Amino acid sequence: MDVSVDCVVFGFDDQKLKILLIEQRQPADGSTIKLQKALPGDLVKDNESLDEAARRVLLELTSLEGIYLKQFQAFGDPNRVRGLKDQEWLRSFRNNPERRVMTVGYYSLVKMEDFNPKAASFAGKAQWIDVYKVPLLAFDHNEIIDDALKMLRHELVADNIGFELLPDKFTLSQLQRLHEIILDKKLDKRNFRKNILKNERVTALNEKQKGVLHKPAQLFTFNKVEE
Amino acid sequence: MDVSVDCVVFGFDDQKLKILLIEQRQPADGSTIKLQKALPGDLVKDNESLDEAARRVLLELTSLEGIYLKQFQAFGDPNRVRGLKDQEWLRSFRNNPERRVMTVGYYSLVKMEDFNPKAASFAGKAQWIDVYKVPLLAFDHNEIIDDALKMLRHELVADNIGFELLPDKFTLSQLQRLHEIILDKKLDKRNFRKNILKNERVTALNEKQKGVLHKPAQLFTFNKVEE
DNA sequence: CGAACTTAGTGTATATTTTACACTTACCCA
DNA sequence: TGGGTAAGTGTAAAATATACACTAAGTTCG
Repeated sequence: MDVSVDCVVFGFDDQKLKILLIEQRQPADGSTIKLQKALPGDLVKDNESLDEAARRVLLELTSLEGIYLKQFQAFGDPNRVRGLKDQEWLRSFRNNPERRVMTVGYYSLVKMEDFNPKAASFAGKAQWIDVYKVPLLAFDHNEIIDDALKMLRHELVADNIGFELLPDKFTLSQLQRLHEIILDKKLDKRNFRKNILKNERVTALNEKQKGVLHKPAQLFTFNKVEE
Repeated sequence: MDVSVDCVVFGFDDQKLKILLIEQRQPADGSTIKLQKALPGDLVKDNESLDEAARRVLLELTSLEGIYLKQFQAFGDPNRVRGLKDQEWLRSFRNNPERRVMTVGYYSLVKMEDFNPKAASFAGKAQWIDVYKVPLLAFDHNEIIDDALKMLRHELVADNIGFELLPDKFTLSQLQRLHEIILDKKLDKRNFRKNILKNERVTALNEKQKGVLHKPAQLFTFNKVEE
């Protein structure tokens, strides 16, 4: 059996929650090739751990290091994938067309402002897609995304993880909009702020939003703890 | 890479939280064999899913079907296991002594009263070990157990999963003792009962505990919902 | 320069949930 | 029948969560 990792990379552009998808060649009926969107992922190399493989995929994709990454589930249905992926698959397809692949799902949160598609090795091939409008993907990738989204929702409220999707300096309204979009429900402004501000890792900056056509908002930042 | 599943099987004997361990042959320095305790597990067969593999391991081990089983984490450090397990490993050891194995961790909750070691194919080889006194195990199995226990603690409070470890008919004191032992802290009796009884799947039976040398307790049962 | 527009920012009262706490009851046994 | 043992029960206080509406600070345009 081969083992891959697949990354559900979430991003937020102030309006929509998006994920990064790539174009991928896939054997449609065993011999022809069709183009289809898929999650970024790759086979785990012989000398790397699962986490390392996921970091590598992410680095190649986004040129970003140190971003939030978390394993959330292994997918091992025997029929989920036959054959391999990307550059790999064509080559090994000849040798072993029925090679089974299981995958370990990771989800990742990136600040979209940091993401520079030109710097990435997948440049042009990767695109942000609204997570609520994902088309039919290769393999079981739709299922993987659904599970990743469930996990994200859970961690968002349990661990206040939303900062990872915002710029270093953000307003509370941005954060609230992010929560509302991910959780798909309206939140009360005052109660939301009370909740966020009782987290002592959130600190107000001596700085205000600029260039908006209304009262500028206080900027906040999130202090990561060293471990 | 080979893929295995490992099962952390929890049981509760009214006093201690235990897990099932088996004796396993393992290559110590690449050629000699030493006996060591390990988690029950096996390689995933070519035509089965991860869940199916875990159920199979569990069935062979305990002769029990339909018990609580949940995937919790994949472990894929490249050095975690070299060589295979059980019957498999000796055979494949000759062919491929450096074969890497990743594993998918499952945890399982069994009612100890249902567990009949004589019926199990692992009879005699498996034993219940106090989860707080697990010796040094093969591979990374201690780490897997630690993670399983964390997950169990989380699900115990989040999903009221404790019933799976008790007989069909149980007293609230039994359940409370179970919670106290798993969470490793004392709980208030009245508050605990209020909490449990507001779960409408818990119903009181017309029956009392027998053969105890004190006031006999009301028996309760837990109604599984059909899906 | 002020009127209109837009989002930021703020406090309080009520309901709900969580916590802390101690005595009586029912059965067994000697 | 008296002593031992765990079962069973209610209430007050504290903490947390919810509902709710107006003023403030900028921008733009006439």
